Amino acid sequence: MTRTRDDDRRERLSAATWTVLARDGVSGLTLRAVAAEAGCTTGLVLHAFADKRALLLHARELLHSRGTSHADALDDGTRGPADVLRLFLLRSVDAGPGEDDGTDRNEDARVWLGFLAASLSDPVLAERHRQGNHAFLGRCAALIGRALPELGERECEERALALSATVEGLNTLSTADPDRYDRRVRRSAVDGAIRTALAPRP
Amino acid sequence: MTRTRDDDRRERLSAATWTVLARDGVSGLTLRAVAAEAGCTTGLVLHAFADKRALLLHARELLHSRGTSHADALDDGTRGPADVLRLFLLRSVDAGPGEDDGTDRNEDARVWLGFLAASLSDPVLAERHRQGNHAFLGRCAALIGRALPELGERECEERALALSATVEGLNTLSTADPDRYDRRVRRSAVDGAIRTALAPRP
DNA sequence: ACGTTACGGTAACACTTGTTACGCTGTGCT
DNA sequence: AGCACAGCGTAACAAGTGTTACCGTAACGT
Repeated sequence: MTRTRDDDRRERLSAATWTVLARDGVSGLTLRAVAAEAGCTTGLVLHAFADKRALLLHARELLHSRGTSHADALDDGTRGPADVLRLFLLRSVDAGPGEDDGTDRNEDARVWLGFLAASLSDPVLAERHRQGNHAFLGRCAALIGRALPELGERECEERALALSATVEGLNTLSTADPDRYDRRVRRSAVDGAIRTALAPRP
Repeated sequence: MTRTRDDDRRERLSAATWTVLARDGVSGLTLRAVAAEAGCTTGLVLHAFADKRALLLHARELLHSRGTSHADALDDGTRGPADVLRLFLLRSVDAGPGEDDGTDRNEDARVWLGFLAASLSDPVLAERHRQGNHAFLGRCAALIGRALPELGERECEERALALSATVEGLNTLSTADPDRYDRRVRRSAVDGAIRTALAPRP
């Protein structure tokens, strides 16, 4: 209802931004390429967004909000914390159940890496990325705490950090070598990391 | 002896490339910026290299060869495979012993990420990155095999994949959030990953 | 001492980038 | 119907890009 046509255009442009970023990398991400991908001209793009950075930031924002909404839907009370954590992490490396279709396009990982590379020279984007990762860590730590109540908060956070490293690394590596880091490998690595993250206190 | 002045210039230019890449990101990596950093003009840069891609590839190559030479020096027979593995991985996340000086500049990680982002749109660079990671995996798998001879080759490779994910993830994350993923966190995460990688067969 | 030669800088080039100003067009209101 | 207005494309702009051709200069051999 509150969805105006302007929001619709912005979303289409954000989708085009993702596609271009995944295909051509950060150096190929130009306003003209985005416009061509969206089937319009640079005029429309800069009428919908103030400048290029606003376009990038909005696309990044949308990526984040989609991820969190999907993650929230997972934790609906029908599953235990361990299952929720597993499904959440598997989806984070694009290896969730029901994603076994032949097309192992690592587009999501490429988009992710592209935004991260753009953050290297854009403090606003970097701050946004940090916030997103903070939310990721908080979610993981909370799930670990629910699964292992005897653990202290500090220990949960530490284990969440380890999980984030595995997930981020798998995404990064699958970008460069999708054949070696295929769904089976990513799933296995995530399962292994969860096993140590949910191991009882030594 | 075989070190000509041309090689010297190329090395200086490669160092300048790293600096610029870490400071300004992949979109700020221009020939003029590299020339300014090296204290010369674009003329010299393009007299030493055929074009920009050659400069990038050489800088990438040098990064790889330095890493491997340092890793080879670690495995000189005075240490056991577990120690070598640990030192190797700690150095891979810029948290090796003797690197505790105050300046926790994550320049190396930024350079790494920059090259990876550049690989997204440069197949030659991507292939080089894949080769480097292949060597990394082989080294890890060999060390694991020497530490745990009862493990099969397949199992060693699987565990090496998990280690690579943790290392790559820590580097990537420290790029975006160096305060949260500081040396202590990286060291702790690496130690945890090694512990599960060197755990006896379940 | 003089010519040669290789090295490195200067400046121009064609092109692409983000951004802005302008003009057409179509839709809805009175 | 006539009109105002917003939406979108067109085209231009200045700045910056990789790349090339050209020129000075300083060292070196004879």
